[in-house]
Amino acid sequence: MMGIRAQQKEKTRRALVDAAFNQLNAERSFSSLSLREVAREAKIAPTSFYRHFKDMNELGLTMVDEGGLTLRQMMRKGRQRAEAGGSVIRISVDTFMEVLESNPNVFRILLHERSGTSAPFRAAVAREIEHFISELAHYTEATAKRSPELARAQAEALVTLVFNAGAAALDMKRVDRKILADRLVIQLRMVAKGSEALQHKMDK
Amino acid sequence: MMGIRAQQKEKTRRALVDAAFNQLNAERSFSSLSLREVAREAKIAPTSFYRHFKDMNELGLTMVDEGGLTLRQMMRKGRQRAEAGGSVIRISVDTFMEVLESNPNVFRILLHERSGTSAPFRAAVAREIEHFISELAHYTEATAKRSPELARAQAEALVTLVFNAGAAALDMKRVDRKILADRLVIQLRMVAKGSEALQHKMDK
DNA sequence: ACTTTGAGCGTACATCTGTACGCTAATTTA
DNA sequence: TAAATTAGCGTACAGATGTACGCTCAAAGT
Repeated sequence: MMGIRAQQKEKTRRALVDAAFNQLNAERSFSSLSLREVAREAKIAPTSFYRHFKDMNELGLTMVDEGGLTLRQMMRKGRQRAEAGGSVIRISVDTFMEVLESNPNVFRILLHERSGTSAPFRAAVAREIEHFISELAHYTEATAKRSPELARAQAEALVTLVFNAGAAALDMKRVDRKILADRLVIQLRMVAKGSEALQHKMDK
Repeated sequence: MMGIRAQQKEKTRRALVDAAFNQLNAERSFSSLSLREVAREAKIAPTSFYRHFKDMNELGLTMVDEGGLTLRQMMRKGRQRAEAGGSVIRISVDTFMEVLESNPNVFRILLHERSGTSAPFRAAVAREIEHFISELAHYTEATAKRSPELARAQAEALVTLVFNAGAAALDMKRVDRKILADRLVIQLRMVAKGSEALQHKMDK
C-alpha cells in the first residue's frame, strides 16, 4: 500500500501532467510550453517541478507514452464493436473520429511531436504508431491472406491516411469532419482493394 | 532598373531568408528560431530586421511560399522526365526523393509547420499542398477517366502518402531511403489500383 | 522517542528575448 | 546643389526563462 507521502507525490505529478495536457491546443504545442508555465498551472513552485521530472523533455515523453496508451485502449474498444458486424473500415474510422473528439490534446502531442525537433520525441511517437501498424498488419495477414510484405505496406498506408486525416480533423467543425471521414473511408477502401489486386497478381 | 539602394536592401533581405533556412535542421524548427539568432546569422543588427519584415511570422510565411514554389518547380521538371516514358509513379517518387535530398530544409519548414501552432502557417502550407493535389487530380481525371470525386480522393491519398514518406525519409540514410521509396511505390500502386477498381464498380 | 528523508517553497541570478528610440551616413528626389 | 528618405546601428529596458541553493516541516524509518 502507498504511504500518505507517496500518494501526495503521485497527486502532484498527475497535476503536472494534466496541467501540461490542458495547456495544449491548436495554438500551443508542447515544445512551446515553459517549465514555469506548467508549474504555475499545476500550482506548485517552479523549482518543485524537479522533484518529479528531470526536465521538460522527461515530462513530454511521459505524455507521449500515456497518450499512446490511451489511444490504443480506445481503439481496442472500437474493434470489439466491429466484431459485432458491419464494415471494419467504417467502424474503425468512426471510432477514431470519436476518440479524436474526446481526446484532442492527446492527439495534438502525438501529431505535433511526430514531426517535432526532438529526436527522442519523434522516436517515441514512431514507437506508438508502430504499435498500430503491426497490430493491423497481423490482422490483415491473417484474415485477408496477404504476404507479410504486402500486409505491412498496406497497414502502413492505412495508418498514415488515418493519422493524416486526424490531423486535418483537429481544426474542423463537425460537419466538415463528416465529409472528411467519408472521404477517408473511400481512400482506405482504395488501399484495401488495391492491395488485394496486387496480392492476386503475385499469386498467379 | 533597381537603384543601388534597393539592390542592397534586397540583398540583405535574401541574407535574412537564407540565414533562417540555414538554421533549420532536424533539431531546429522555424518556430524555435529567434529574431536575434536570424539577424546574427545574417550579420545585421537585431533591430535592422524590422526594415525587412514586420516580425518573425512574416519571415516564416515568406519562407513557406518560397519553399512551395521551389518544390513545385522541381516536381514539374520531374514530370517532364516522366513524359519520356516509364512508370509515372516510379519516376515521380524518384524525383521527389532527389528534391528531398537537395533541399531538405525547404521540406522541413513545410512538414513541420503543417502541424505547427500558427494558423496562418498551417493555412499557407495547406495551400501549397493543395496545389499538388489539384494538379494531380486533374491529371488523373483526364488520363485515367475517374469521376471528379474519386480523382480528388485518390490524389489526396497519393500526396498524403508521398509527403508522409518524405517526412520519414528526412531522418534516414540513403540505404533506408531506398527501401522506403520502394515501399512507397507499392503503396501508391495500391491506391491507383484500388481507385481503378472503385471506378469500375461505379461505372456498371 | 529519535533521526532521517524529501516534497515543496522562496530568493536569487545569469541569460536571452523582442522592441522602442534616436542617430548616422549614403542614396534618392526635387 | 539642397533637402528628404531610409537601411542599418547602438543603447537601453522590461519581462521571461531555467535552475542553483538552502530552508521548512510533515511523514517514514529506526
